[in-house]
Amino acid sequence: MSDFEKTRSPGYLANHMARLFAHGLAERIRPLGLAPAQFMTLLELWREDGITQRDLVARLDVEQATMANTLKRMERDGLITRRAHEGDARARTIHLTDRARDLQPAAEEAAASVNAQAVQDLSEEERVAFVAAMHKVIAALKG
Amino acid sequence: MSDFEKTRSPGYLANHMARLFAHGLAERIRPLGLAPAQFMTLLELWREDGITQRDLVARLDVEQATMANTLKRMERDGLITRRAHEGDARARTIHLTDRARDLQPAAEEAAASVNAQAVQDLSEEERVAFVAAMHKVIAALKG
DNA sequence: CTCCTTTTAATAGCAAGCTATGTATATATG
DNA sequence: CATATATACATAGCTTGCTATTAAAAGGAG
Repeated sequence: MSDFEKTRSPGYLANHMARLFAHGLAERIRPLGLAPAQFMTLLELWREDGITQRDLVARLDVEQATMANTLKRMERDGLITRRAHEGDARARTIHLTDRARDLQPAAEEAAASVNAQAVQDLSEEERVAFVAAMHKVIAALKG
Repeated sequence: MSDFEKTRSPGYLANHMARLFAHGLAERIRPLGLAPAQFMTLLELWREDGITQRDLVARLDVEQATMANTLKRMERDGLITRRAHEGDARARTIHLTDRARDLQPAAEEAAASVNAQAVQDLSEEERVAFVAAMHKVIAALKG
């Protein structure tokens, strides 16, 4: 009938691939008590502690409501604490707990291992081109 | 501290890219009364009507529980009906409604337009390599 | 034929994404 | 200053994904 073929559709493949990445990561960081969105958020907090929800929303490109819920779960799970922001009573600064700080090496190693498995059958050039293509696609979809 | 950089992580980029694809598709098919997972399911049913939930699970590589819930919403929304399977009292066959059949051209056009926007800054070779790389990554992550 | 295992589907409960809305504080403007 | 707009965050409600569990039917081994 139509020639729309899911195995040739970048959007379909992107969805499928992202689900497999998420599954692989979830499996490896579950023993650490982490979930994928929490890990993604920790990546930013390991880089800079004491930032606000607004900062995280900007850096991770998710909706504010999504980040609010992720932070609530992270607070519940003892990964972050929040303090009043000096100079802006609306905002709160977000701070890593010792537990969250300690998880960094193991969590990053887990993520690196999923990435390694994912690109294991790509040559170095293919891998570089693949990452560059994803950047271009992300930019095009944001525009 | 660490050299884990999200903009170089295939997994991070895959997640970000998939969210942007889903957003673009959702925006375009919302006027049709469709959501992305429903569209993905319709792609298979437009190809072959009267299959079972089990068939859809195998073809779309989602968990059975995920498909069960998607089908429940599609039934609620008047996109499918279900009938007793002849010869297997556990299964039910899934059938498109007229409304779902009528949506095919517009929905596929919407998906094609998201794909076109996504790859607009890739050359033809880059586009082919990108799709091939996603297939390889999917295979590697499934293995 | 009976019992055990496998298969098909439904349901519960959670994470993570979204839109839409509300609330409180900051800031800008008349 | 007063009021209007903008910003920071929370909450409600939805979809889509997952795991784990259950129920019912089918199929296979004795």
